[in-house]
Parts: sequence; C-alpha cells; structure tokens
Amino acid sequence: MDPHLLRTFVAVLDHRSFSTAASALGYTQSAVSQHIAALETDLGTRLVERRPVAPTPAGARLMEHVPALLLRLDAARADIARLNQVPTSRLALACSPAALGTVVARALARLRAGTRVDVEVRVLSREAVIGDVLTARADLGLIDGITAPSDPLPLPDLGPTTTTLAAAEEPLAVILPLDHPLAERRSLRLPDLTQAQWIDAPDSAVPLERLRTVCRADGFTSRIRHRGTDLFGLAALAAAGHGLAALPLSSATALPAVAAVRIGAPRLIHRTELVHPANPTAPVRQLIDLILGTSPIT
Amino acid sequence: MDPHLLRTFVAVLDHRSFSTAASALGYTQSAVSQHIAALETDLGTRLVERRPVAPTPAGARLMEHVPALLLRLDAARADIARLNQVPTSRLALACSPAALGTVVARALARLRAGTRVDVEVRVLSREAVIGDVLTARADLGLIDGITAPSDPLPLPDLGPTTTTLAAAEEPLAVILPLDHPLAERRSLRLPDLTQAQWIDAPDSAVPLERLRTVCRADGFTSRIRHRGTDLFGLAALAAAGHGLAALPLSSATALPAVAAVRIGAPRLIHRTELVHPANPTAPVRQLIDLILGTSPIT
DNA sequence: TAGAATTACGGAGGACGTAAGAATA
DNA sequence: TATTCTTACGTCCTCCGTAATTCTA
Repeated sequence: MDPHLLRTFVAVLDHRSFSTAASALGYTQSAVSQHIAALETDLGTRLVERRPVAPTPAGARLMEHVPALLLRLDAARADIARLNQVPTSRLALACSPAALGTVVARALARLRAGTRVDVEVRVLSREAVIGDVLTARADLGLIDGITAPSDPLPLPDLGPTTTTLAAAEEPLAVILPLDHPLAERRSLRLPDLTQAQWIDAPDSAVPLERLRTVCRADGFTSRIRHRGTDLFGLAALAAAGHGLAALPLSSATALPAVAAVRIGAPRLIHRTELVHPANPTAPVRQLIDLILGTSPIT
Repeated sequence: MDPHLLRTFVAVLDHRSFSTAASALGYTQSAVSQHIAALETDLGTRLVERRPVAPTPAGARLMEHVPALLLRLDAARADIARLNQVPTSRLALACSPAALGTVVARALARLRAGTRVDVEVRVLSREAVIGDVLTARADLGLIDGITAPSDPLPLPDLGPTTTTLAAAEEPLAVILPLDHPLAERRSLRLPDLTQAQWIDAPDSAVPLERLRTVCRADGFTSRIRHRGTDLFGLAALAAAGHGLAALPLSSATALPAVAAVRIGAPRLIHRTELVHPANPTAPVRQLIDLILGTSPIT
C-alpha cells in the first residue's frame, strides 16, 4: 500500500489503460503493470479487470478510499510546508461558481476600494476547491451547497487544518426555459419536480445526488451531464429546454434567457461557506474578515 | 512519506525515545534514526527534537494528520479483506462504557432468548471502537456522546465504509458525592458547573473538551485524569470528592455511592450511535436490527 | 562517562527499464 | 494481426543491520 502504488492505481482506473497511465505518470507500461500486480498481491485480490481496463468490485471499493487518502497525504505535506513559507503578496482564492456570484464578487468590490492586496480568483468544482485549500494551492476557498436551515454543509473530512464559517445564505431556486409551463410560478415544491427532466451539473449547480438526499426521494433523472464551472453554458442548456438545474436565487435570477423560480418546500437554504487553513496568515485573515463583513449573515 | 516512515514517526513520539520505538517496531535504533532523518529530509524541516525526544512545531502538526492517515490506510485494507472473508459464527461488538449500559446489555438480554449467535463484547474508548470497526477487528461498534437534540454526534471521518444510526437517547446527568451540596437538586444547569472541579475521564464519561464545546465556555478544569473504560472506578473517584463527571442518566443512577443529578440546561441529549460496515453480513445485520429493536427510538 | 542518537558501510532485496512473450479484440 | 498487458532479466538504488562515532544529560 505504498502511496506510489496507490497513485498508479487511480491513474490506471482514470485512464482506463495501463499504457496511457504510464506515460501520464512518467513510467513505462511495465512498471505500471508491476505496480498493479504488487497491489493485488498485497491485498490478495484482483483489483483491476484488463481488456477492457475496469475496476473489480474490490477495486471499486478501494477506489472509495484511495483518493481521500492521497488527498490527506498531500494535505499533510502542504500543511507542514505552509508553516515555513514566506507570505506572498498575491492571495489565491478558490471558489465554486455559485459562491462567486453570491459572495466573492461583492467582497472583491470592497477590496478594490480598500487595502492593497492582490487576489487571484479561481473557479473550480467544490471538490477541487477543497483540494486546493488542503494542499495550499489556494489560500482560501468558498464552496456552496444546500441544507436544512440550521445544518452545516456536509463536507468531507478536512482534517485538522481547515475550518468553515458561514459566509452567506439565500433561498434556493430552479432555472427553467422562459416558455416552460411552470416559469410563471412564484414558487415550486421540490418533490413535485422529481419526475422532471434535469441537467446534472455537479460542478456548477446543486448536484442531483444532493437533491435526492435532501428530498429523500429518487428521481431527478438527467439525460445531460454538464461538467465544468460555466454557469452561462448551463443556463444556455436550460434555456434550450434540456432540463432544470438548482441554483441559489441570486445567481439564478442573474442568468439570461431563463426563468428563476424559488423553491418553497422543503425548507432548504443555499449557503456559501469558507474553507480556510486553521492558522491563517494576516492577509488571509484580512480577506476572511472582508468576506464575512460583506456577507448578509454574521 | 512512506507509511513505514510515518509509523515509526508516531512510535518515536509515543515512546519519546528512538531506541524503545525501535524495539517496539522490531527495528534497530539505527533504522529508526534513518527513518526520521528521511522524513525530515523529505519534508525539509526538523520534526523531532532529540534528548529529550519531543515533537517540534512542525512535528506536532504532522502528528495531527498521521494517525488519521494510518487509520484510514488500515481501514482501506480491512475493507477489501472483508469482501472476501468467510462469515464467522462469533461476532465482535465493540462499545464505549456508557453504550454498554444504555444499549448493549438490553440488546444482549434479548439475544440470549433469541437466535443462536455468539457475541464477544469489548469495551473500549470511543476512538478505539471506531478504529476496531474500521479495521474489521470488530463487526459492529456502539459509541456514545452528547449533542443538541436533533444533531448527529460529531464523528471523525469514517470513510465510505461505515454509517451510523441512532440507537438510544436519554438525558444527561452528572455524578456527585452523596454529601455534595448540589446532590439533592432535581436538576442542574451545566454553565453553573464550569467552575466546579471535574474528573477528566475521556474514555468512560463525556470528555471535558466536549463539555466546553457544547457550552461554548472555558472552565471544566480537572486535577485528575482517568484513563480506561472502568465506570465503577470513575464512580469511586467521584464519590471520594475528586470531581464531577458527566454520564447518561441511566448509567449515572446505576452507579454506587454517588448521586446522579440531571442536566436541565442547555438542552442536550446523550445518544448512543451504531458504527457499522457499509455492507453488513447477514448476522451483523441481524444484530443491528436487534439493537435498534430494543432501543427506545428507531 | 554512560546512555542514546548519528554516521559509515556492506549485503540483501526491491524497483524500474528493456525486451521478449502471451492474450484478446 | 495489432494492440495491450505480462513476464523475464539485468542494473541501480534503497533499506536495514552491524559497528564505529559523536553527542549530551
């Protein structure tokens, strides 16, 4: 269970090929083959089916552990490195698309008027935001999600290094084509939309899986999966009638060519939360305060 | 950051000595020295102060990651092993002391009358219970803790392999010497007890750290720290006036020579939760149902 | 000065590349 | 049959133990 072997393992399953995984990692195919064989011998089970390359049940199970494990390993290394680093003048802020609209834009407007700090904003999926903060590729992260009003967002284990503070809350909405029969409604009940056609846009909108969880219902089927953090592209798909998507109300109303209808029930809120190192440097602390200061809550 | 190096790292800090860590691990002192040196070279910082052996700040930080990391690694291995294992006739049940009193005893009484399943009960600290379930040393775990009525217990990251279900809820209480001025009270407010003398018994009672968190208050100081899972020993200490301890009401009232007074405010409940593999085998599933069936809530 | 960690060095084993051999679509 | 993974084998390098050395309480 050497980390090198585990990295090779995920690369092989990601690329669905030993040879391309090898070149991606800078190894020969032979080495990759030996890595997988070593892992399989160690664990006493076949992990990868070959030709075509696919995980066995045991491999799939292992895959549920390994990415988190490797992330945690990188996080530990980054955490140590952060202790001895010199503070840079430019801060890196990673955020999910909806977080940008609900919080970041407002905070940065204040920033321009205020202190002289350079900020680089990077828009990523939620998972990538967390990864960037954990591995110190970003100084600060903002992610969004939906929950019951008093609950925290369900975040994966962040280790001892990061904590979260609420930064903004707002109602949840769905976007629909302007000519959709429900487009004129003041509000909608989410359970009534389980049978509708949705767009699964886990990087930019609320993931459908999450909607199923909070509704405790199946459904929310989708024919189109939209990867990437491009909210306007998502709006274009929705406007063309390919399906619905759930977004915070302010983002939803700002999008062109779609109607935004508020979700009235169940009682859910969309919240943007901060993900930051446990020991923020002074400039990071300053940026955190700025973001919290401009947020409607706290 | 080879896992072997990390294991020696924790062993060195645990034993506060290179040589005893070496013999504990079956290495020579030399090998341990080289392991630590390799880690320090890799991370570019000194991690361990020598003579006396103690963590540097960077080492302490690393120590916040490594045990969780190694546990997760063992959990992954155990999870794979569990897939191909033959079911045994004897089930191992790990539980924290208060969980034994509130749930396990009752469930096992039913078990004796019912199906023919052997159960081995093991009483451990909460952390050890989780560790045992994750690494498949136990088939099922029960841990207890306190929270606000609707919140889940704050558990460390269990990975994809285990989930929890509520098994029992009851009021929280403190135990006091029989002649304590507050012993006759019907109920007490926890914030009024921050300045009292407590016994820190994190393995058997509610950890003081947890009391501070839920009260959002400092205080709860202790002169005595009680390790281990021996509730009667804890009661003896409390009876002798060494300090207070927080327990579920039923456990508290069952203890000899101490008064049990209910905590009226803040509104907190003591809950026992199940920790079990994601894919329980039939006999484990049966035991889970038995425990949930005998619990006051389902 | 004794106990304890480090450094030097050598052998055994492991890791990776080259290249030849099997297997499957 | 071509592509892709596996196996054989040689080299280099890493890892650990022995033993000599340095450090510090």
